[in-house]
Amino acid sequence: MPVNKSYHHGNLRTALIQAGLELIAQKGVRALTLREIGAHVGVSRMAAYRHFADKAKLLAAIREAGFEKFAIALETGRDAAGAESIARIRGMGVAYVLFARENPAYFEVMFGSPQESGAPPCEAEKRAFQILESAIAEGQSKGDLRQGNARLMACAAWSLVHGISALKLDQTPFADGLAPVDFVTACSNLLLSGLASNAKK
Amino acid sequence: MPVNKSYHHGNLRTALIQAGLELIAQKGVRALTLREIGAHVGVSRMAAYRHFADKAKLLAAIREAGFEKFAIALETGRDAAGAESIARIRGMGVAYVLFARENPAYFEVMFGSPQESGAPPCEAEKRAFQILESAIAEGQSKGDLRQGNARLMACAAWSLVHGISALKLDQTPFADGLAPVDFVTACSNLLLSGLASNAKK
DNA sequence: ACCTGAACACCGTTCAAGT
DNA sequence: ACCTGAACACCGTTCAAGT
Repeated sequence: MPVNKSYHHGNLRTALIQAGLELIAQKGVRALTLREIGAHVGVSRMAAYRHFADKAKLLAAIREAGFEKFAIALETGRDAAGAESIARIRGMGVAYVLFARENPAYFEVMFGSPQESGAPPCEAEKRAFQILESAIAEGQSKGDLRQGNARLMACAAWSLVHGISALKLDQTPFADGLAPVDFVTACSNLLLSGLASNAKK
Repeated sequence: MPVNKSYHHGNLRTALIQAGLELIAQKGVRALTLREIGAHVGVSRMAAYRHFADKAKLLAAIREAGFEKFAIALETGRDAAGAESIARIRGMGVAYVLFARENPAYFEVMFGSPQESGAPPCEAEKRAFQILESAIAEGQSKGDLRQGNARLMACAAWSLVHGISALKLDQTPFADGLAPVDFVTACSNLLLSGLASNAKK
């Protein structure tokens, strides 16, 4: 992502992304207007067009920045969980939900607006999934996870934490009073151990 | 007395919901305009205000209709799966993802736009979750599912299928060429059996 | 009651022009 | 090069009026 120094401001491009983020956090993507972003950084409502072809491009830039932050959050959560592979996977799951909780504006742009047809996933987005799939494969090679299609297992793990994040289950009565971290940990443990009484086939 | 075809005595409300749905399916909620809905049913752009206080209320009506259809789809999927409790739960999961796939417009309105603060979940929405939680409790009482917090287990199951639906994983290369039903079934089996090699604790 | 056109305060975006 | 105001074609919504 190129840094674009503007004439009158230190870095208008970055300022626009930041302002967009703040406005989304306040009122949602739906209420985001280019005019308001401009006013927020003290610039004409047309200044944004110097750096972004249109509103969609600005959103795409926010989206990309979000996925980069997201991928780092996943790696941090994984590494903070120690060396045990199951703990590392669970650490990523917790980091996923906490990221959504703490960065609702980013999460909304990253996953909220359906990908316009033809828009390919950005690099950081693909990297985020790779991180998870690698952790699964590592767990398998260590013998901590059952054998099988690692990608499928990654899909299941990803879907679980994404569902919790998207439904904000950790922020509803469904969480049954559990703290977010404990709720996600409990759900993750269910996936790891299985729901069935004869879980180990 | 001649029938004035431009009048929609009584059925305009339903026609507006239906038209809204079709337009959302074509271009997404974001591009939905009251004016276009009106034109679509051959009515002035203000006619909608006879039946809905504003655009948000129309969307809420679509949302509610969606959840009603959704709850029925879950029950149908459950009952079609037979009497075995694990098969019934899996049947609901498959129905969940298939509903999202076959009714993207409904799904987008139901879950896409974040609940405006203060908007309580509609009856059908709560019923849908109740159906799932009951199926879990039934599986426990039959001894097919492990004991434990049924609500938490329902959250995990719900999140898994919601994540698949929201990320449209069954419609991406992540599905690894599996048919949607097979992909969801495989993911559901992973949750039921567990990812860990020592799944049965 | 049910529907309508005109009008208002917003949008995103284009354009020609200012510095 | 970078930024601006005026202008255009849209929105949702209000209002007074038509049938």
